[in-house]
Amino acid sequence: MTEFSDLGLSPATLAAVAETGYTTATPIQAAAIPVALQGRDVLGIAQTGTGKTAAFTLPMIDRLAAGRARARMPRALVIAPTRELADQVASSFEKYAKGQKLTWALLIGGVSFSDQELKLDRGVDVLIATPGRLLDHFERGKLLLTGVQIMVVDEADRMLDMGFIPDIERIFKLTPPKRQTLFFSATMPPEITRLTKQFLKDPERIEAARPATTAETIAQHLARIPSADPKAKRTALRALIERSDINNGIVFCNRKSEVDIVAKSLKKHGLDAAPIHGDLDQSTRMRTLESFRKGELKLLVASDVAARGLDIPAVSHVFNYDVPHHADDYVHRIGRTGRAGRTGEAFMIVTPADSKNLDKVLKLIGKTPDEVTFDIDFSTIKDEPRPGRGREKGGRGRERGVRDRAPRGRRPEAEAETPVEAPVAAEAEAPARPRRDAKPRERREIEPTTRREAESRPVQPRGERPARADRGERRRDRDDGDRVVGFGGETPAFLLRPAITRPDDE
DNA sequence: AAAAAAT
Repeated sequence: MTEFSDLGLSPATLAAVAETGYTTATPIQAAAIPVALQGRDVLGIAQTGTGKTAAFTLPMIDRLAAGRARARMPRALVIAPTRELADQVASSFEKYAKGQKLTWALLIGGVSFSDQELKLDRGVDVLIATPGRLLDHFERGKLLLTGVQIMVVDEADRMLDMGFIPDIERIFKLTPPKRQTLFFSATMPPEITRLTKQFLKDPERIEAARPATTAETIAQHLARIPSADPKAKRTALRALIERSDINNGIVFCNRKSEVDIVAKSLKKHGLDAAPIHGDLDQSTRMRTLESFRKGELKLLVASDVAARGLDIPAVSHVFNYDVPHHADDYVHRIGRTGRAGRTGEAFMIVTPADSKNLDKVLKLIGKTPDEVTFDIDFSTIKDEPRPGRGREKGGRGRERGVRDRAPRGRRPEAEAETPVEAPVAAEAEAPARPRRDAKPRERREIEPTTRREAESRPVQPRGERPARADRGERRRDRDDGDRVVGFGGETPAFLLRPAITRPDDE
């Protein structure tokens, strides 16, 4: 057992660690922290739940303690694949850098640029970002990465899954080669190995044992039902939930639309559930996650946005409403429970249509989970075909609020036909679709003009100009002068601020 | 097949 105090961390950082109540370092922390403190590169092969966030946050804080940030030139950069993960790293940083003079900014999509820009202008020591928004800021000239001394890549294999590798390569190339790199991945597929060979210098390879294998701490169950009908599945899900002694649980669905429908259905049946997936706006995602973490929300209905990496302590149950498309996802999903030595239960609803994917899961986990039996006659449960389809053609006036079909009494639990699905679909679509009476032409003019303005400023290092900047250059031929169009006389301050002079221009 | 991430 290694104590944090044995790792060479500064007294200030140790004090912050002590305040969180931790005294013993996890194996990856014990191995990585001394190496990272020396300034060496680290290749950490570790899953979530092994304590890897602190393994890179703590030494980073100590190494940055001497020195100050300059405007738009961060000294350290952490890249994470999802917004939630980035946010999690930020809270960890906030916790451990407490009382020290380090500043940080979270650069993720889905939230306004202005706060982020303000922080960048003032100068931050550490940037914690998702790749897209980071590069967006860079292209807008709000950011120079030439001062980066430490770069952290978290969950690299997931970035690969999400198609971020070109972005990561580009970010690597924007930072100085003499930087320190801390690179983490749960697995090492060839693409990732190539990346580490290209961008890490003589890294110390640290492999953390997989957190207790699924078999040991998670009781796995299969709930086979004879029908793939959504309504039958929802009924089965409720039965599983109701028979379990749940502290808190996550319900995983394969589709975002299904997440909405299932969450709505559970709520309708009096269960404390809320949806989370990538189509929900960022503040909702964060709020939902926060209340789930605090224990205020009992059931989180989620897409695979929540399958990996999210640090949600002590989830007692995981329900797979769908068999995941990839067997790997199953392992990640149920890994949300049974963490840190606690026991957990995982259930998966399986229909005849899932046999192929189920086989892959069973093969991967190498064991046969217990089978759950139901006291339900599924043959009587069937979703009515979506009402409204045929009617809409006829008259447009009756689609909302008018139900021309009486509820049928024959079913014990009236899971109404329309209310569950139709309103959900309507809500989900509404914000995304521009209103018919809006003026799309005007909107189109505003965007490219401001962008062009931002992009045409001489801030991009040569040779690293992105495809979009190329477009910007071409448009510049048409010369709009310096006029900024689309803000009605008011030009936002950030567009008028002087461009950054690069060090090699001086 | 689906989800995630920049707008």
